[in-house]
Amino acid sequence: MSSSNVLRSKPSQRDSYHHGDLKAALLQAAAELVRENGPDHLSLRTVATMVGVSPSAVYHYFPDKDFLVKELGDQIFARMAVMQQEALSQIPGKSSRAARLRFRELGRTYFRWANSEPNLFRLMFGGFCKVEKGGLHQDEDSFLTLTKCLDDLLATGVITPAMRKYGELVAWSAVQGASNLIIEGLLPEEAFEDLLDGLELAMWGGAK
Amino acid sequence: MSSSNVLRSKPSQRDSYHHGDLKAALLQAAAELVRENGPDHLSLRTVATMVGVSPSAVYHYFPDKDFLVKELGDQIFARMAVMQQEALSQIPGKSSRAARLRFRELGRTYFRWANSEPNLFRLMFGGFCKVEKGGLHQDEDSFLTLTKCLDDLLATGVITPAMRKYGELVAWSAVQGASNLIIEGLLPEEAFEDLLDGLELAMWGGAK
DNA sequence: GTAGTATCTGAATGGTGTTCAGATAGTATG
DNA sequence: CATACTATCTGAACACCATTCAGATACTAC
Repeated sequence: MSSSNVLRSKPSQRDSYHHGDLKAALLQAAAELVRENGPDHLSLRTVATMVGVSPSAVYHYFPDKDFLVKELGDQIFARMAVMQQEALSQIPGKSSRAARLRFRELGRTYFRWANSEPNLFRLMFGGFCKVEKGGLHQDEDSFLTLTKCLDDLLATGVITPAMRKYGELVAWSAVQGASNLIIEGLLPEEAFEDLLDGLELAMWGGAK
Repeated sequence: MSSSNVLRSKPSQRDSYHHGDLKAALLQAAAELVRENGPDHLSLRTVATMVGVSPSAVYHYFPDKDFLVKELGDQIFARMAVMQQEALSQIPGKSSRAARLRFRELGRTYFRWANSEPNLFRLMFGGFCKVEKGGLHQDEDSFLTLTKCLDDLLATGVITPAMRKYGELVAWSAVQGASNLIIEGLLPEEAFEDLLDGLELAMWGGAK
């Protein structure tokens, strides 16, 4: 088990005995560590050292390592949802063309996130942060952007009502699966644009 | 970090000093452990104890924990490929109906595996066993069954040549993504049949 | 300024991957 | 058969990990 020795030597000194906002600092350090080393290889001790605090201090804010990971997961999900909304707002307009562009950009943004931060993506979908109830995490936000996009595609006559019914499921699954397979090296990176081509072809007969 | 204490107490005695087939035994024990506790939480020491051997003995067969995990991953991929081929052979016939049934059963088999062995599925696609080259693992076997199935769908006129071009990509991605999202609790289990409905609707206009 | 409380420390426990010198047992050679 | 050789496995050690807990520290309210 090769320990990376990255970031291990940054015990950021703090001025006062009390940290101020230790919880947030711990989460940020943990995010950085996961980002670099992957969701496994996350070490509470290293996190504590990075923040400049003793390992025990962590337990004043999280009963457990799993709780820290869970909360970290929530933050990452939220960050991703923001990106999705930004991507959507970038392409205004009520035309069918605008709706189609939004759909594609939504998928692209999803993959761009996965591909640029594979370790964070693994944290989200690799069984590290358990989802409480049977539904949709608080990924509702991210899910809503897709729903809205599909509504537009239906309203502008791009997809049929029948297809609309399965829109979220098919699109989310395909984009999620392709992102997963690509970052794990089972599909080449270029495959994602092809996936989007294929998905659009399947859902409404292709480009236009 | 709650250690499960499952299987911890089975130091299977061996008769001779030499084990006989230690490597295979180690892999089998590791598979069992991953199956129960998840890919993280895999412990070489526990594996060694299960087999009835000292922790150091492992290093005579694997230079590293990661190598063990990698080899384990290969085995699991192979097991899955066998299931896929069995599922395909279960439904013979050259009709369009048979081809469509095969397609659906291929997806079902994929998901059934993921859902019945989520921890093994996580091992395969969670970044634990790094894939060497840029392509398709030795999942080629499993991939070939899909290719063959899509060829049949094209030959029997179920899908268009244009759609055929994206068949593997779209189908594999969608099934992989849905499986992933379901076992992580982001989608309900029932969603998978819906996904297949949606996928078929998208790819050739539905049940028919 | 004192009491009380939230925050953080230090040390200890038991588990982990990994290394390495040496013990053990099979195999080939005389 | 005895000896040398080699593959296989052990034991002890190291550094790191999560987690616990008694106690030290510093902020807050009275």
